[in-house]
Amino acid sequence: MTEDWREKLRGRGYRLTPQRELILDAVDTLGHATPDEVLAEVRKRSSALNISTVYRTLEVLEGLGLVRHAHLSDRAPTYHSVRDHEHFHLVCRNCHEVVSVDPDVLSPLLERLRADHAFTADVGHLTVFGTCGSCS
Amino acid sequence: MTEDWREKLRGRGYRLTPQRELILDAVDTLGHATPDEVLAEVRKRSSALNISTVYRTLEVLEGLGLVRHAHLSDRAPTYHSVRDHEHFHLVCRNCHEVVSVDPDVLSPLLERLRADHAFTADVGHLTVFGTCGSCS
DNA sequence: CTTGTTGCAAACTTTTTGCATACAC
DNA sequence: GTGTATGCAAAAAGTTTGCAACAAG
Repeated sequence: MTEDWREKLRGRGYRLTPQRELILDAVDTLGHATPDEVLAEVRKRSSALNISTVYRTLEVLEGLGLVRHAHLSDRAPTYHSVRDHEHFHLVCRNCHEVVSVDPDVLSPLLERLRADHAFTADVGHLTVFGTCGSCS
Repeated sequence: MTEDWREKLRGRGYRLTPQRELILDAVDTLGHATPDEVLAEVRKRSSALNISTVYRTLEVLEGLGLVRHAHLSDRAPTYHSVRDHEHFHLVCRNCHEVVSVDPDVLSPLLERLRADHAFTADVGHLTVFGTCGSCS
């Protein structure tokens, strides 16, 4: 999917700008990042990019399915690339460690939610807060 | 546990103020409410209460285990009373319906997280986003 | 050339903080 | 009386918006 994003953008009438490429690369590089962190990462190399462009671009990229966001703290949303295979997150309340977990373990839950509540869960957005081994 | 909160506050050296009582009542009444909504609810009856007191009080009450919060939107946190038996939430991305679900369905997941990742999940804080039956 | 995109600055929303006053104990 | 809690106003943090200038197609 390396060049896939170009087609996705063009395909929906979006333009292919350097800013969009830089932001997508930054999200890839960082793994999990808030809009602020994305801005900082991009500015390490290329200087000119505005925070409002970061917000607008992340929104577009998420609409195209190129990035996703989850809430890994009580505060800012964090974006991650979709090149990482789909996963959800465990976050330790104490040490703030973040662990990415394979969605397989969710299958039984997802099926019950579908059966009992006709509800289709969005796995990629899921974050489970709690306490990790070393902190308990 | 009707009068329990008085003891919990006093027991830890906190003072028992009318504001704290009003806020706790409002959370009980509202079910799920953002700090803003708590303020509005309290002001329906008693006029004088400041938003910063709401924030500070909810923090204290959560520390005492008298209320809990979860994130039911990408924005504000919502607080709920712990008199409701423990539950987690399903939130529909489309119609924003909120469903409270019994934690039993989570047992298989919780055990796997404990076994595989030594992680103890905080059920009360959990929110699962997705699409409800009528919206899919 | 046309229209989507960006940068900039300002507005907004939500939450936090400092400090003087008020009140629970 | 003593020290915590509150109100107020200002600051901080995060996000959105309007608009003129710019640049991708």
